[in-house]
Parts: sequence; structure tokens; C-alpha cells
Amino acid sequence: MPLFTVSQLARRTGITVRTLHHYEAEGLLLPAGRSDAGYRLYGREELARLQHIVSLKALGFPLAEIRACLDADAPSLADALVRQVDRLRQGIVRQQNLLSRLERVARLVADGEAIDAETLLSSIEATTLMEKYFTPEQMQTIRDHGAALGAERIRAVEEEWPGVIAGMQAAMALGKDPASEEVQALARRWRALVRAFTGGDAGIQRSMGTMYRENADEMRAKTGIDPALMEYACSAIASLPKD
Amino acid sequence: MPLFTVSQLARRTGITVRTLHHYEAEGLLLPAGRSDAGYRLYGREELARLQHIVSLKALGFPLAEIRACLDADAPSLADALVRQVDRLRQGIVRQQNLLSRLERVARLVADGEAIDAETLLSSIEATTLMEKYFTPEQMQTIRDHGAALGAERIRAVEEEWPGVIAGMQAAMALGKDPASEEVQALARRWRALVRAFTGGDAGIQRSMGTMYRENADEMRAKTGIDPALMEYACSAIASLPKD
DNA sequence: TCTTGACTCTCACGTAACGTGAGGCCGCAC
DNA sequence: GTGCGGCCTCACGTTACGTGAGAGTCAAGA
Repeated sequence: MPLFTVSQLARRTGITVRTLHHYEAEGLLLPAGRSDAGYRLYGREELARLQHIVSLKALGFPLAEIRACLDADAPSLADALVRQVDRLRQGIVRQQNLLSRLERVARLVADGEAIDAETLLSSIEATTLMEKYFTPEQMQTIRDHGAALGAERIRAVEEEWPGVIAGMQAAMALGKDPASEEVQALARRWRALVRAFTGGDAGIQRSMGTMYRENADEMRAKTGIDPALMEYACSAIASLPKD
Repeated sequence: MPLFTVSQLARRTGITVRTLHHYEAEGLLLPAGRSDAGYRLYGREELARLQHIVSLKALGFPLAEIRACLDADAPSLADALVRQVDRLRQGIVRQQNLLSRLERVARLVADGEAIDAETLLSSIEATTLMEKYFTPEQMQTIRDHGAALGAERIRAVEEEWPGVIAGMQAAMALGKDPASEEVQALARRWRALVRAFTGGDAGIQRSMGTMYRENADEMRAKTGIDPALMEYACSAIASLPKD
């Protein structure tokens, strides 16, 4: 009956000595005995058990579950297999969602040549926030629409916003009538800008409204639009003749 | 200039108070100051930084990298994006390999009704070992071939092995000539069993030979074939007329 | 004014699966 | 006897916090 020392057993199964120590501490694999000097000694039975452990570990099982399986019997192993498949599937789905988000961000860098950190972080935050309020289908619609518009038109739209916001802000501060011709002109430009983004999709526009209302602080900080201005602009747009 | 306490900041960004403590300990986000009672106080700047942190964390970045990005500048962020995409991709590939292995094992359970733990673990070990010696294409060939054979034929083959091995072992022990008629009959059955597995593929047969040689101990334990018997059987098969 | 409840503080251990020394004993060969 | 390799037992480090424990702080109601 052959007995192995730690390193012999480790070589035979392709794991480290430290791992064997760890398994003993966890009660996962106890040596058959000790030599006079206190060296761990393992027999055939322990070798077999270790091979089982290594196999299950190679399938990604946590040690606690491995111990449960080996100390119990077959049905628990079958259950564990199902659980592990589920765990893995969920993990993969999460990772893939993450990856697609990341790749979208990475494309910003690739497209936008030398984008600065502030802008990039803002974009990331914008998309993160948007993913909380838009369904995946809506996100896809928005992206498709953006692609159709082209990078140049998008930049043009983004550059027009500050002027329109400032104009509307000034009009509100001066107490001008939302139905007045001057404010109506601003409202038309505002509506056009919103439509450039929503593509005319009513669902997207509603979700955008929700997003604005629930993140008033952040929106004010990033766009300069506070709830009062938003209401003023909306009332001005409501007074526009149906296009 | 508004100041926030921990819980106010936490609510605003959807993270926990403990996490803020942690970020301070890590030097990732320091409060703007403390109140007389020692309460942490954060300002607008800290809120913005925390939003950046949360965004990057949502993309799966490790905290150390987030700190590096925020304390450095844009190029480091762009690099980090690339690194993170790589990391994720590799992780997904690993997980998917794991999943496919696991699903193969799970199918054993599904097919074999009430399989016992010992048998299942043996199967797992066998496939784990095989994946070390066969290329993915070879594994696929083996699986295809197995499917073509059908579960019943496979079981028949598995049941025939022990008798053939025992017979060959006995013949060797009695010192019979590998070229004798009796041993030649055993050799024909042996060769047929091997071909049932390899499907006649020379590459697979070579890989199997390597696997046997490099795992003589384990093979002896599982199949009862030791190197001497293997050599004897091979010489007997070599004496067979080319079919 | 006292008390209650919500909030905050600082330790400090727990998590998964080991890696990586530190300091010291054991065994065999020269 | 003296190397050198193998073995032993602590015990801390890793990741990103969770979860109390024990104690001080703040605003409000009885």
C-alpha cells in the first residue's frame, strides 16, 4: 500500500502543496496519517478523492459544494450540476451585457479621435443613466437613428443646444409670454432638437421625460435645464401649431 | 455651496454608506471635510467624482484602476477601456468553455437516468483527461462518432472490454505466444473495441496512445491495463493480418 | 429636560481560494 | 558536519465591500 508525501501527491494531480494544506484546513481532504516527523501521508483512497476534487473544481464548483457532493451522494451531485450550469449562464449573460456597454464606450474613443477624459466620462454617465430609463429596443432605435443622422449632424445638434437653452432661459427670466412670436421661434428650434434625438418616437420621448424629472439635479448640472425652465419650454411648445 | 453627509451622498448615487467609508480608506474619494462631531462632509466636487467612480465601476473596472484613471488623465482612461474589454472577452471565453464542458456532463445525467456518483465522477475525470490530449476537433469527431454508434452499442462495447482485458491478461500470464491462434482471436476483439472508439481515425488513436503512456498509473487503476499488458496486446495486434 | 429614534463614528472580522514569504525542523548525500 | 531540498506551522495579502459592536450626535416630541 503506497503512501505519498504532499509534493508527490501534488505532482500526480497537478496542484500545489499549498492547495493541499488548504484542502486539509477546509476539511476537504485529510491525510491518511502523519509520519513520525509530522509529514502528511496520503494513500490510494485520498488520491482518488483528490482526483474527484480536482475534476469538480475544473468544472468551476466552489469548494464548499464539492465537499457537500463528495460527503453526500449522487443526487446532490446532479443537483449541483444544474446549479452550476445556472450560475455560469447567468454570469455569462452579465459579462456579455457589460461587454456590449463597454464596446459602445470604446467606440466613442475610437471614433472621436483624441477625446478628453471629462467628455468621455460624461458620455459614459449619460449612457449609464439612459440604460436605466430606456428599454434595450429603445436603445437600439436611438443608436440606429444616430447612425442614420451621422456624426456631423449630431455634433451640429449638440452645438445648437446651449444657444437655445440660453435663449429660453432669458425669455423666461424676462417673463415673456410663451405664446409670443419670439418664444415660439425658440420653441420650434427646441422641438426640432428633441426630435433629432427621439426620431419622433413617442415612447422614447416619454422615457426621456421621466428621466429628466427623476434626475432634475443632475440634468440641471449637465444641461442647464432646471424643472422650471423645462415647464416653460414645454408650455411654449404646446402653444405651437401642430406641425 | 451645499454639503452632503454620507447617507445623503449615498442616496444620490445609489451606493451604501459602507462603500463610501471604503472608498475613503482606499483614497478613492476623500470627504471635503468633517463636521465638528467628526461627520464626513462632501461637496459638489466630490459628488461629481463619485459619479465618475460609480460609472466606471458599472463598467466592471477594479477600484485601483479607477483611481489611476481619475488621478491621471484621458489616455490612461482610453488604455483602461481597452484593457477592460480584453479582460471581459477572455473571461467570457473561459466561462463559455466551462459551460460547454459542464453541459456535456449534465447530458450524461439526463441521458443515463439514475447514474450513481462514482460512475459520474469517473466520466467527468475521463472527459477532463481526454480534453488534455485531444484537440477540440478530435473531441468533436469522437462525439459525432459516438452519436452515430448509439447509446446501446456503446454500452455493449463497454461491457465487452473487461472480458477481453481479462483474457489478454491471462494469456500474457501464461506466457502464450502473441502470434498463437487463441491470442490472435483476443487481439481481433481488442482491435475492434479500439476502432469502435477511434472510428478508425489515426490521429485519435495516436493521441490515445500518448494519453495511456503518460497516465499509466491512472489507466491501470481504471481499466486494468498496465504498460506490460499494453505492450503484449500491441504486439499481438501487430501480428494480425491487415484486415 | 429627558428621551427616543435616526444617524454617524471607528474598529474589526468575514468572504473564496489560495499565493507568498518567515522561521525552523527533517532527511539524505558528500 | 554541512549543505540542500523537502516539510512543518503561522500569518498576512488579495477584492470590494457586508455586517455587526459599542459609542457618540442630532433633531424633535412628551
